Amino acid sequence: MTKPRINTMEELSVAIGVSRPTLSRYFQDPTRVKEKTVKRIEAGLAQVEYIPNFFATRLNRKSTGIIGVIIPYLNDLFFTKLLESVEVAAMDAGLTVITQCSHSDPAIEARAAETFMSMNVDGALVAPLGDHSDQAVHQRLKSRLPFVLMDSRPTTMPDVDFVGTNHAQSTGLITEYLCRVGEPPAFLAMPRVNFNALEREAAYISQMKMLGFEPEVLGAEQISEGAHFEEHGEAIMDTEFARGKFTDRSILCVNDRVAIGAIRAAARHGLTPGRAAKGGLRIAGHDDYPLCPYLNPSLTTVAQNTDAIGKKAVSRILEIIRGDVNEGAPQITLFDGSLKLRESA
Amino acid sequence: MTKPRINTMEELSVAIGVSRPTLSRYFQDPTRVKEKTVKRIEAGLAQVEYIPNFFATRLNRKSTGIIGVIIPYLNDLFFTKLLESVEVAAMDAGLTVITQCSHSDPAIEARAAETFMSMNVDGALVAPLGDHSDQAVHQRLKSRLPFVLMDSRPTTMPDVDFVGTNHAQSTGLITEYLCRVGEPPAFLAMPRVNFNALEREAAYISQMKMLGFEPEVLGAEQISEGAHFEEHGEAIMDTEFARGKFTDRSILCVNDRVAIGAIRAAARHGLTPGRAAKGGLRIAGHDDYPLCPYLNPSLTTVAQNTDAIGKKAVSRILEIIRGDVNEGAPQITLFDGSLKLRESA
DNA sequence: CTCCAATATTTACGTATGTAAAAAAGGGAG
DNA sequence: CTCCCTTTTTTACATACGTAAATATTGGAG
Repeated sequence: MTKPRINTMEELSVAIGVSRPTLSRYFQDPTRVKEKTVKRIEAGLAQVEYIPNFFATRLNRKSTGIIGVIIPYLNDLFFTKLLESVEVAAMDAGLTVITQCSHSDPAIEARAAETFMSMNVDGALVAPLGDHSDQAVHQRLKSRLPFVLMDSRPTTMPDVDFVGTNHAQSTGLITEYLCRVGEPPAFLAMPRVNFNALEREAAYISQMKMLGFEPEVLGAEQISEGAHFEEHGEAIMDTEFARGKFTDRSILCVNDRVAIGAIRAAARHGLTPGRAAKGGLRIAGHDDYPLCPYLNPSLTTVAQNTDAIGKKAVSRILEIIRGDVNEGAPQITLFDGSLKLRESA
Repeated sequence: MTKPRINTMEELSVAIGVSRPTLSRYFQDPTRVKEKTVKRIEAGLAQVEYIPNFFATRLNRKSTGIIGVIIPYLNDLFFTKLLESVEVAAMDAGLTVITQCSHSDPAIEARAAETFMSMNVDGALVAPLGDHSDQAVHQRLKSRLPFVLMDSRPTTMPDVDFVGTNHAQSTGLITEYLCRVGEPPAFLAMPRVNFNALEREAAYISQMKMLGFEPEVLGAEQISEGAHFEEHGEAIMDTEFARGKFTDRSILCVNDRVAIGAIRAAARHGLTPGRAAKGGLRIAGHDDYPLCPYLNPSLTTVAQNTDAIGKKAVSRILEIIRGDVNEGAPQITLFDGSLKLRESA
C-alpha cells in the first residue's frame, strides 16, 4: 500500500534508471524530454513517493514562478473576492501564489514585503493599508521587483502601476442617480482616512456641485476608536436619527459595510429606507458587497468590478515580468462601477 | 539615499568584516553572538541593503519554521475569522504562515498539500472541504508531518488530531432554547453534505426527541445546482412561504448564511421573524457570522469560538512538532458554542 | 552497414545558506 | 605575564536541485 519514499532527485535517478539532469528537465517541462523517456519516468514515479523540494528548485532558477499578494484585512468580503480573482488568474497563468495579510498593521505589511523580496518573487501585488502603509517599503518593492498596486492608490506612490476602480465615475454615477430620483444625498464618511474614501467623498462633492446641489458630509468625526465599518455607520446614524435628523433624507455611504450599519440604525428607529418606501429615507452604498441582495431592505449600491481588477493586476504583472514595460509613466487602469438598483434607494 | 545592495551573506561578511558563519548565527538568533559583535553587525547592516534568501535559509535547516494552512473558501467570513486567529497565534509563536485556499476544489486542495510537503513545512493545519476532500492526500500529509484538522472532521480521518466545535452541544443548546421559548423548530438543512452540517442535523434530531418533539428537516433537496448558502436558504423558504407554510413556525438554520437567506425570504413575504414579533415566525442560525448583529432583524444564533479553535490548533501543532505526542489516540478538542440572543428568535 | 540527427548521460560547477570541527583570537583571573 | 575559558574565524562539507558543455547512446534514413 504505502510506497517507498524517495527524498532526492539523485535517489530517484538511480531508482528508475534515468539521469538526474533528465529528471530535472522532466519536472520543469515534460515536453523537453522524449516521449518514451517520459513514459519510463512516469511509470517509475507511480511506484514511489517523491516530491521535488520547493526550496531547492527555486534557489537556482532565473524565475521562481511565484507571485506575492498582500491584502490589508481578511474580515472583509470585498478583499476576499478580489483575492479570489487574483488567485484564479495567477493559477491559470501557472504561477504559485503566496498570500500574506497585513492585519491592518504596517509592520506586518512590511514584513510580508521583506518575505517576498527574500523569496525572489517574480512580482508583488499589493492592496495597501490606505493611509498608513510604510512608503519606504513600497519603494523598495518597486525598486526590486515587478510591483502593482491594487484597490487603493496612495498619493505617495504616483509612479507605481495601479489597478482599481474609477471612483469619480462610480460615485458620480450613484450620486447622479440619487439626485435624479429623489432628494440630493448626504455623504456618510469614515474618519480614518483611506484614499478610496477620500476619492469617493471628493467625487460626491464635485458631482453634487455640478448638479447644483449643496454637498453635506457626515460621520467624519470618530465616535468610538477602532470601530469597524458597520459599527461606525450604525453609531453615526443612530445619533442623527435620535435627534430626528436625516429621517427623510438620502444617504450615500462611503461603502456597503457602513451602509449596513446605517440600515441597521434605521431599523432600530422604525425606519425603512427605500425608493418605494414612505418617509423619504433612502440609503445607498458602494462596492456591491456580496450580501447586499440579502439585506432588508436589499442595498442599492455601485458594484466594483473586482474580477476585472484581479485579472488585470495579474496580467499587468505578467507584462512587466516579460519586460513589456513603458519606462516612464506608470500604467493606471481604472474600471468603471455599475449601478445595482435594489430596494434601499 | 539608496543604500548599496548586497546579495549574499558572503559579500556581507567581507563588507562588515565578520565571518559568514557568525552572520549565519546572528540571523538565526542574535543572542548566540556576543553583544559587541551584534552591535558591529547591526551598524554594518544599517549601511547596506541585504535580505537573507528565504529558500537558502530553509533548504538546510532541520526546521523550516513554516506552517501551512488550508481553508476551503475565501468568500466566507467564518473561515477568514478562523484564519485570522490562526495567523495571529502562529505569528506570536514565531512561525511563518503560508496559507492556501482550496477554492472548493479537491484538486487544488491536493496541490496545496503537495506544496506544503515539498516545503518541508513544520506542520499543516487544514480546514477540509467537508465531503469531498481527497482522503489519500490527507493520509499522506499525516504520514509525513504534524497535521491537525480544523472545523470539519471527515469520518474517513478518525485518527487525526482535530479542533472544532461541539455541535451536539451547540446545536442542542439553541434547539433547547427555541423549544423552551416557543414552538419547537424545524431544521433548514443544506443538501451538499458537509460533516458539520450532518452533525448539526443529528444533534437537532436527537435534542428534539429528547424533549419529546417530532423533528422536521427541510431544504435537503437541491433547488439550484451550486447555489450559495444564502441563495439556498432564500429559495427554500420562499417556496414554503409561498405555499403558506412555516409562516408561524420556528426555523433553525444549519448556519447563519442560510439563515440570512431565510430572513430575506421572510421579508419578501412581509414576515418579520422575532421572539417579540407577531405571527410566531422565528429564525435562528449557527456560527455567529460577523454580520449577525447588523441584520434586520438581528440574528439569534450560536457562536462558534473561532478564536479558541485557531489558538488551540496552533498550540497543538506546536506540541506535535516538539514531540509531545500520545501515539495512539488522536487528540480531539471540541469547544462549546454560546448562545447569542438577538431579535430574530 | 554506416552516417546523421535527436536525445540522453556524464561531468562539473553554481545557487545561498546551514552546520560542524578545528584553529585562532580575545578577555579576565590569578 | 600566563593560563583558561569564551567567542570568533577558518575550513570543509552538506542541502537539493538548476544548468551548461562535452560525450555517449539511440533510432532511423540512406
